[in-house]
Amino acid sequence: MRYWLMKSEPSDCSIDDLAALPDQSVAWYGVRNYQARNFMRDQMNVGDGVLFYHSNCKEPGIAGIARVSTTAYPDETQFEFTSKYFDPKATREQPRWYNVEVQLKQKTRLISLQELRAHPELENMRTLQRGNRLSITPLDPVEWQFILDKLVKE
DNA sequence: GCCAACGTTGGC
DNA sequence: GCCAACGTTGGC
Repeated sequence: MRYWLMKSEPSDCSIDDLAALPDQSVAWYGVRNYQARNFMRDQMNVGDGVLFYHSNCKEPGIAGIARVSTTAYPDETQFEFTSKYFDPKATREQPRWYNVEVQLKQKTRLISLQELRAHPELENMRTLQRGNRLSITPLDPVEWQFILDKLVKE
């Protein structure tokens, strides 16, 4: 059992978009960064905890709690000519990109980036580090617990 | 394998 | 829209 923070641009898929989907779950397609891909492909398991984070928007921050609901399988968009995620170097035999699916557990109040930064307990969170751009980062279980116990419930 | 050029991310 | 920080690409 691991814990993750996963960024989504609300203009692309917001927490409310996720909530409106069948089973409230979504394929996390479009990841084109090897480190993030490896996290999904090699380390994620069904049931892992996910913080659903709104990025590149007016109010960046945690918007909900989710779970990993499938293990990784080839990202379909890499094969689609018309997709902006199309990858000419990927083949069905040798896919390059993978995605898991993520299912909403609970929408939360918006826990802003600014608020996250205010807690010394979270100072080592990868997402809070300077220059960090990874869309998927592992979360320390202690950080996960702190956020759930201390911040989600406020 | 180096590294300059270019592209992307994402807070502000 | 700016721009710092990173990641990727490709010539050499």
